Amino acid sequence: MSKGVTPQSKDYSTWYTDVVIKAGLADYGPVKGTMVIKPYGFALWDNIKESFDRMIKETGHVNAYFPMFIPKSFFTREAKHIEGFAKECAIVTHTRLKTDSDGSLIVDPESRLEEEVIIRPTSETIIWSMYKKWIQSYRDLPLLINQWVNVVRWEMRTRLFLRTTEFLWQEGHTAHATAEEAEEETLLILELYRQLAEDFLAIPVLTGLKTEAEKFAGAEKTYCIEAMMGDKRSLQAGTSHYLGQNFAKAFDVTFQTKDNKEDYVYATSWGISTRLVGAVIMVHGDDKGLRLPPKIAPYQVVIVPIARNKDHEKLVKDFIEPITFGLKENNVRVHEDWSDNSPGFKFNEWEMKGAPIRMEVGPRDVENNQVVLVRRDTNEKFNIGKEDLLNKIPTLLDEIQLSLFEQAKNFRDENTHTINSYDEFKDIVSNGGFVRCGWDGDAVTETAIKNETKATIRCIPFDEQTEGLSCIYSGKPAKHEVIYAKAY
RNA sequence: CGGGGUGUAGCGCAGCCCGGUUAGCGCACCUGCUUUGGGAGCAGGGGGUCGGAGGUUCGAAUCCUCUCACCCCGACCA
Repeated sequence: MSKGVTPQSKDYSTWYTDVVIKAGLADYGPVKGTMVIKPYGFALWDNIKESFDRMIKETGHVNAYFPMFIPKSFFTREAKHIEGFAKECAIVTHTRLKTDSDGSLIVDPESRLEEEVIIRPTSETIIWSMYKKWIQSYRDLPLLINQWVNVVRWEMRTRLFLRTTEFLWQEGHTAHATAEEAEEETLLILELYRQLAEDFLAIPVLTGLKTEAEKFAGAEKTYCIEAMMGDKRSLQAGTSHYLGQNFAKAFDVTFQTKDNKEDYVYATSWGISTRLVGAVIMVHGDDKGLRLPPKIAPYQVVIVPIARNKDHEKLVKDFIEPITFGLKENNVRVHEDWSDNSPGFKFNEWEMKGAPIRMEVGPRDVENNQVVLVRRDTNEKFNIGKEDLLNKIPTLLDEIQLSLFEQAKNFRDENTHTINSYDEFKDIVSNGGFVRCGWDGDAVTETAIKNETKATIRCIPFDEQTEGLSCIYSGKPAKHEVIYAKAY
C-alpha cells in the first residue's frame, strides 16, 4: 500500500476513493455496488443519526419500522412514482434454493412467488397502505412517523457513500389535515436539514425548490439542501417533499374533518442518507485525508504518546492519564494511540482519519508540564501548559468547527458566479462552480441546457431575485433565478 | 446496454510475445533484536488449485477455444 492519497488536483474521484479506503471508512462488498461501512465510517453516520434523531423528536416525530418487502402491486397505484423507480428495483421472485441433480445450488422453480415482492427503494407505498388503516378522523392527525432503514436502488454506476445499491437513510412520512400544515411540515424539516448540515457537519447549503424535472417521483413540490463539493460540483444533500394528496388518493386515505366532511389526507416525505458522509469527505477533505468537523468526529482529540524506552512510556502514561480522564469528564471524545507504530506514522494516520486535534506527549513535554497540540484544519502547532488543557480544548474544538464551515463557505462563494451570457455560462460550468442566472421557466430550455452543458438546475433558491432578469438561454424574461451546476 | 481493459499471495504488480528447474518482486503479515518528536532498521519466517472449464504438448501462468468475474469511459439517480 502506498503512502498518502492521490492528490485532489491530479484526480479528484481517485482522491475520494483513496480517502474512503485509507481512512478506514468503508470497503467494497461482494455484490457489485454494495458497501461495507466500517466502524470508523459508521461512527460518523451514528453521530449524524443521533443528532438528527434528537431534532425530529424535539419537533414531535416518532420512529417506527415498516417492512422492506413491498407487494409489486403497490407500485402501480401512483403512476409517476412507479415511473420514477421502475428502472432500479430489486425484485424477490423465489423463496427457496435447492441442490440440483449435479450437486449445484439452484433457485427452486417450485418456490416462485405468485406476486413478486419489491425491496423498498423508498417506503411511501407501504406506509400509505398502512396509514389507510390508521387514519379515520382529523383526531388521528397529524401523523408524524420516521424510520431509520436501508433501501435498495439498483444503480448502474456506484461510488462509495455517494451512490450505492443499498444505502442507509431516514425517511419521514407525515399525514396532515390541511395542505398548509403539510407545507409547513415540509419546510420545517428542510430547516432542520439546513441546521444539521451547517451547524453539525459544517457544510454550507443552499435551500430552495426543485424544478418539475428534478422533483421526486410522486411529489407536488420538492425542496432541497444543495452543497458544493471540493471539485465545485453540486451534491443534493437532503430532500423534503410536499406530496399533496397524491398518495392519499392512490391509497384511498381519507379522514373525517371537524365539520364532518370527508377529505383526502395531505402528505409529506423527507430523507437524508449515508450520502452525507460522502459530503463531509468532499467538502472538508484535503490531500492529507479527511478533516472532520469536531461535532461529528469519532475522536475529537487523539493523543500520540512518544516514548524512547519503558521508563519514558511509564512517565508519559502517568502524565496522560489525568488528561484523558479530565477530557472525558468534559464530554470530549478522546483516544490514546498506544499502538506499536512510530510517532511519525501515527501523525500521518490520524491526519488521514481527520481527527480535529492531535496531542503529542513526550518526555520533553512531561518535563515542561505541557503538551503539543496540532489543529487538523490549519496545521497550526503549539505548546500548551497542562493546567490550561481542560479549558482550552473545548474552545479549540468550537473554533475548528467554525473554521471548517467558514472555509467551505468561502470556497462556495468564491465559486458561485452571476453571469450575463450563455458563453460565460458554458465556460464556468465546464470548469466547475455554481452559476446564478435567470431561467424562463420552460422545461424545454432546461433540457437543452442540460444536453449542451451537462449542468442541471440544482434549485430555485428561496432568495431569488427575478426583477429585470432574463433567461440565460432564451433571452426571455426570467420566471425564476436559479442555481445551475454539474451535480453528483 | 455500447466502447476499452484486467484477472498470478491480503493489496499492488512482473513473468506470457519466444512453453522447460522449486513462479518472483514491493507493501502488508508473523518472530526476534535495535528503535521511537513527521510514514524506523536489520535478520529470519509464513502465505499461491497462476479467475474457471476444456484442448494442444513429453511438459502450460505462458499457445488455442469457451466461460465467469471485476474495473474504467458514455444514457439514469439520494
